[in-house]
Amino acid sequence: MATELKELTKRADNYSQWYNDLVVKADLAEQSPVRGCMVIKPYGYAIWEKMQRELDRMFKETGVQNAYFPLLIPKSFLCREAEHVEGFAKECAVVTHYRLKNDPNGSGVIVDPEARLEEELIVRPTSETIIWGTYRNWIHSYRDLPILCNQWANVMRWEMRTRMFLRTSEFLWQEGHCAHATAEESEARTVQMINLYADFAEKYMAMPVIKGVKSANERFAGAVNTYTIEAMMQDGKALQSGTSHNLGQNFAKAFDVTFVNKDNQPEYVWANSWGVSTRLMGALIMSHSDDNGLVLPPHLAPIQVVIVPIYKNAEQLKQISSHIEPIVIKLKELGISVKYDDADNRRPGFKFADYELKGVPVRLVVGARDIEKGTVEIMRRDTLEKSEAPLEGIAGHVKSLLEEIQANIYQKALKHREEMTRTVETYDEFKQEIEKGGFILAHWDGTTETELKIKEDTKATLRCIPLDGDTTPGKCMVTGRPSRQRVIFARNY
RNA sequence: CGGGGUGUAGCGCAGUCCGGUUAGCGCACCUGGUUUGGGACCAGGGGGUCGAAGGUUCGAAUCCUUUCACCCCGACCA
Repeated sequence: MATELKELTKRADNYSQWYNDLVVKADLAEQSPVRGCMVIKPYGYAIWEKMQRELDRMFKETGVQNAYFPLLIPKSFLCREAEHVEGFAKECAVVTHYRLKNDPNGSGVIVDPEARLEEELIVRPTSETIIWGTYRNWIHSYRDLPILCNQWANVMRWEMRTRMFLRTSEFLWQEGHCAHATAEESEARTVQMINLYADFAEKYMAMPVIKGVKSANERFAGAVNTYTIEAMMQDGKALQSGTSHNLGQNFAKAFDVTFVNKDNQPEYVWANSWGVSTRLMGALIMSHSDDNGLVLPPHLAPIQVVIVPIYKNAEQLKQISSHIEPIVIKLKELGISVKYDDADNRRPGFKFADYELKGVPVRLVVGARDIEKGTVEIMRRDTLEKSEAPLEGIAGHVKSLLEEIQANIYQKALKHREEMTRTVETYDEFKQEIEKGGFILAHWDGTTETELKIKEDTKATLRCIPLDGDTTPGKCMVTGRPSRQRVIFARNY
């Protein structure tokens, strides 16, 4: 299958074809019969679960609690915030009826026209509206604040074109929704969460990201400010990987959520929301994979170490297993997830290729000749390098190797991003450079008009105004008007 | 919704232009044996309303009409 994959890479006239094949071949997901939806298979879901676990822990460390709000939102709720509904109206699935009946004309079942809902229900594209409709009842005094809620849920956005993990009609995500007594506190939480996402991306996904602010044009519908983390994929395209929105008092006003402050004055509540989705899976796949398949960062790999025995008969297997079992125990004691694959319905060569395709970071191979020498063959997925190590103390060696791999793939991705990031001065230069892919740092006059012109001319979008970027002012590459700092443009997913 | 393409076994495809034995190949699957340090080999076996409907014909996967589905490139978007 590895060779198949290589051929596909060469043959594929685009990266997305290669990506799709990889998702299927690595057993992560497959397309469902329903347009634009996806079945996440056990191996893919195991990776998502690891992401969930770590994110959930990180959220809770900041005082966030989990809750759950309904899937269906009354249409009137969605329409309360004008910009918000405008942003999502075009891609909503709508529930109009609550019953089916047998077709009087014969075969099959039809929607019962008698069973029309008085008010249509929207399958949530995001939950701000239903949550703020609920918070209204929860909040009366400054003593009720802050509310720091997160929910793990599915949402639905009826997208025109879909791609597994990157953009599906239904996707899994977490959405945090906080209510605060002051603008400052809400802004601080908004920034805190984008920093948390960046930490997660870098420490767990081994994916370097750029933190920044979205332009007015790219902002979340209904937000006063949107923070983003932007990652670069191996083909040089940008992927928005997480967002944190400062919603100001927009939703509080739309849903009439007020509290009495310490001065006994009524005041609208300050809000923010933040989320990451299964899109992170797509980001993970596209950040590190190679022609042999997935490359998973050890911190998220469901199987961190696989051990493959090589034997000629049952007796030999038994002998090898007796050497391997203590290693398995030691690895587990060190908190390493290990799979000892002694299945005899697959030959070793098949197992090697298969675990590479699935991105397992470290492979140990033990055969009769290793037992004799007291060694083990050790292969690291990121570089595909093989070496021999003494059986004695192998667990400790593996533990440090996992950390080394984690650091190495991060560095590799960072190096790639840096090589693919250029600075330009003129619009002509920009048009040339954008064709080569990657991030382009350029001056921009801050207007939506200019931003849209650039998109029209080059298909590049303004990814973000970087938070940690160079803040030297300059002149807009298009209009020559003053620019406060360089911003990042790229083609994106 | 525009432009292009594809529907034939679980998957990937050939056959369609130019109608003609029982629709074929690779992978996968099943049985038996030999194998096992990089995706094993040999032998045997099972599996198809050729996307759907209608038409032309002695005869249709192949020609005609209609229709449906999916994929890719745009517009939209996390």
